[in-house]
Amino acid sequence: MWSHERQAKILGLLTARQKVSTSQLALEFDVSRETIRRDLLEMEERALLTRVHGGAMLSDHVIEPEPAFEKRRGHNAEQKSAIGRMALTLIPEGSTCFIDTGTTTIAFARELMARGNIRVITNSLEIARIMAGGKDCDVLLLGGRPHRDVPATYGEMTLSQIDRFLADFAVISPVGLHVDRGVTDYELHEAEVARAMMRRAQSCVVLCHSDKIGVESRVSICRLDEVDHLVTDQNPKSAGLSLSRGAVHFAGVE
Amino acid sequence: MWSHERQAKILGLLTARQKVSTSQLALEFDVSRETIRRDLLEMEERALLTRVHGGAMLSDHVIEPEPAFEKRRGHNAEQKSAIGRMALTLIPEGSTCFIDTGTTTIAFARELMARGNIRVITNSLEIARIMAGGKDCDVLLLGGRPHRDVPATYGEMTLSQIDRFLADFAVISPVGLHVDRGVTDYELHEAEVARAMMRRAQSCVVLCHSDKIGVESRVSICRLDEVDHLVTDQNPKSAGLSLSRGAVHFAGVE
DNA sequence: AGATTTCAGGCATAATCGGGCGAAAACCGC
DNA sequence: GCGGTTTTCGCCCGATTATGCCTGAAATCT
Repeated sequence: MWSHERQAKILGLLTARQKVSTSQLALEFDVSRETIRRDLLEMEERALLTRVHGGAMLSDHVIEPEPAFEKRRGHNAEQKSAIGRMALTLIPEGSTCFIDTGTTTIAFARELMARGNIRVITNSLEIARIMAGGKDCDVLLLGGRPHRDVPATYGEMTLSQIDRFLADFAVISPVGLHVDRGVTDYELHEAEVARAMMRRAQSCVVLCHSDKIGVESRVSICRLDEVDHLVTDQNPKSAGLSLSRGAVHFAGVE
Repeated sequence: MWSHERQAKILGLLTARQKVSTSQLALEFDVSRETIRRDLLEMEERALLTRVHGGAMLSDHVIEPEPAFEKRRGHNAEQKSAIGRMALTLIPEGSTCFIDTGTTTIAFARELMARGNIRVITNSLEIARIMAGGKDCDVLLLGGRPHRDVPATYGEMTLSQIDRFLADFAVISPVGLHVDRGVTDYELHEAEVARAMMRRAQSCVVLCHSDKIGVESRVSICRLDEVDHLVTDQNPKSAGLSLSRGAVHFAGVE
């Protein structure tokens, strides 16, 4: 791995994650922190990023906080990124994914975009927007009724379009995950999209922050044993959770 | 093995692997590193690759994506709003509109949303997002491939979905409007969506800032006489423009 | 304020580069 | 063929680069 190559990847990760930390990058690339700092220094000189204490951020990033959805986005951002990174190892390059709407799946999409070479079918406007620029990313945004609060499409048009595709994975991030109640969402529309994606995919990957484990929401998506992979951050509460059929992956977060 | 031959093979390996290392190549071709370096030097002079410490990589196009869309948005915001308000008078409440992508149509969508009671079918993520919250607004976002720079969907999926609907109006905002060359857009994808919308609508409304009058762009959408209503801001240049079949409306701007 | 993390610069090390030199091969005119 | 010239290539060695480690200074956290 050469410095130019590393710098290009750092740039990719930066656009994906908005910010990068020196020590995190040092771990990921298996080089010393000094090397990373030197890279960041060079890239700052080329005005590609802005160095800050502890790492770097996009130079021209304007943050305009918006309603509920935007608020949730910043919440547990670190863990969500870690979950996204962990999920990345489950999805081989070149495969086809349905991706559901959600702040966790957005973090996942950012990682996916940074890696490139993937086919994505999603109902999330945000994911479509993010991944549109990705290298070798074939993105399809599903049509339908845009939701009032969440940037995503729902409704029968969305569902019927999902049925026109087949994918390797359905990546969904529900509101709740409960041993008895299974996987749940807050709204019928959301749950229906998630269910349709699962139906048309070989394998079901659930991304889920540990907050949501043990939570039951209003509308059922599926039973727990219909989930093939669960990716979450380490959490004591989750110890009691197990999938009869699938595997649980923990994304360790400091 | 001659140097040309070797260089050709190096080029092949480079496109295959993205990067090549001096020592690796020296091993593969069973020559010294110096020889390889001389080859790489030559090839760099011919701009076939970029040498880096340890080897070479594909010529790097580190490009800074220009914020074209965001920049355009703020441009002539006042006039665009006025055009949007003017257009509002043409569209009765309760009617169904196709709305094309563009900064001018976004301004129009804002007005439409404020009034409410409208059915909208659009390929613009931005318009879908804006109008989703509107009172009595039935919005449908068309699926398809998200564009790299512009928040909108294009492609055959978008086109085939347009054909599933019929509307009263197609509201489009082209890049250029020229007496002889007619209505033009910059990209084929954009033009095709606009054309499809026109085909499935009773009436065609063109929103167009006076800047664009007299401009011809690359891809033709339609002839001028296929336009039913043109809404623009008052401008001396536009005096010469007339529609054989439709009406021209001026949105006076202070 | 004290503890911890991060930064910046100096130094060490290993890999790589660049240029000079000479040998071998290829080329060329006769 | 043959001698001279040109090209190609390998080896050597000082210079450069990339990276890691260390230490005191600065910033951040608690």
